[in-house]
Amino acid sequence: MSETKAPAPSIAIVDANNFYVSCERIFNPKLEGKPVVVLSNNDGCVIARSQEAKALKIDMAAPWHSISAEATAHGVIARSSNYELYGDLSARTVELLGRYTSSQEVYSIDESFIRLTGTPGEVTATAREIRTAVKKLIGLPVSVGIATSKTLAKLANRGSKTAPALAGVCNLAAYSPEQLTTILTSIEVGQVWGIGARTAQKLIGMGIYSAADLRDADAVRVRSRFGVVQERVLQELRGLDCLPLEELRADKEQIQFSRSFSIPISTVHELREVLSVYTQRAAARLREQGSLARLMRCYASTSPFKEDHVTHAVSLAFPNPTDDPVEMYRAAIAALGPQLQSHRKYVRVGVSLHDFSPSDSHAALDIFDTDPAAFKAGAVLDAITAKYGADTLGLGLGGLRTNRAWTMRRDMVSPRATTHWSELATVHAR
DNA sequence: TCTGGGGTCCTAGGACCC
DNA sequence: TCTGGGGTCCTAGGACCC
Repeated sequence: MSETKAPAPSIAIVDANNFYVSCERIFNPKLEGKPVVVLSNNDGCVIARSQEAKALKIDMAAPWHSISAEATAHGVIARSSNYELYGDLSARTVELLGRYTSSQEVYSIDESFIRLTGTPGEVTATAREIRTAVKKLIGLPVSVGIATSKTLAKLANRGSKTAPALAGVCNLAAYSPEQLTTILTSIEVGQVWGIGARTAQKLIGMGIYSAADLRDADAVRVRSRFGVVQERVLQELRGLDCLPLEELRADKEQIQFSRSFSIPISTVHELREVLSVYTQRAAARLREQGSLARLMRCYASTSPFKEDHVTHAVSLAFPNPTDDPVEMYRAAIAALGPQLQSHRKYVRVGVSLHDFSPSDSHAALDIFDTDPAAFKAGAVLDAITAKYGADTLGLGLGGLRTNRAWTMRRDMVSPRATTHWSELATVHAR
């Protein structure tokens, strides 16, 4: 038996500061130092804010239509969301982080968990190196939180942003148990990763106010009241690593396509158009990952901000797992169409696919196809759109027409500077 | 008057996250 | 006038089986 104790491996979370805003700033330096917000689809509400915008007390998810006048008066600059740009910069960052670790979980578009080994000092030094490299090679500012569990790493990450002295890297291993307790006492329980507003209220009712209170609470009691998820949060706050890194979450287990409309719809004809487009988009994603779906859910809802809010939802199973957009569309309109009430204004429709199996495992079942003459519409669509672009071909009502009343509004969208030759940034010499 | 019990599968919905 | 979108995990409860 060796007497030397290997240092416990550290879990680091690397996340980009104000990610969408930072992406916008890379190709538009005039946004630097100014209050900037990025808006959701339809330019509906605020989904990212620069530090300057946060300082102006602009809330997350604030509806843009109700704050735009005052915000612009304060010099706030709004951008429509440009997911193609963000996705590309995210992929580059993921690749770069991968060079520093053997174990990486891509948690969201702007966050990765990575495992780092070494003494606390070495790990902190690596984190600083990462921070410099991402800024220099990609242009994004990132912060790093380090601890022995994901939940504590997330808290450290918050700290790395709020304490300027830390310069973007916070390693909880640098603190004594007493200091750690002081830190956790200063964090409201609702700020802990995995504790949402509902649970936070109930915990407060039990006298658990801070992250430290939750850490020191009775685990059995927490589990019986809230379930296994919250008990794991508690154990993670004690430093126990209960949530392993998921390096390859290979395929989605659910694919959904849903949008809100800038102008509501009321007729079955309009619903046909929407479902035609949505089923084609959802089916394309399904084929992209090589899956077949056995279950589909569809819904149409009126505005949740109005009286008489209703949602019509249907759930349907396919006789054989499928990736065929035609079959999906027919099933969707047959089930959802009759639910529609002509006096209502529907502002949102969604299609989701579930219960997947690999598409190659069903080849032998082709003899059960109800229509032996059916051609593979999905595969043909994929081939053509891959070659000529997504807007070149569509089926039926989801075809080439543009300017539908319900298409998305994106009035302030930036160029797709890293993925389209025609939208490259121009550098002016002077 | 009294009307089993345990297991599995499935789905809807809650809660949470970014 | 105008309030996002895409996920995951867990649990309760119904259907069904023996």
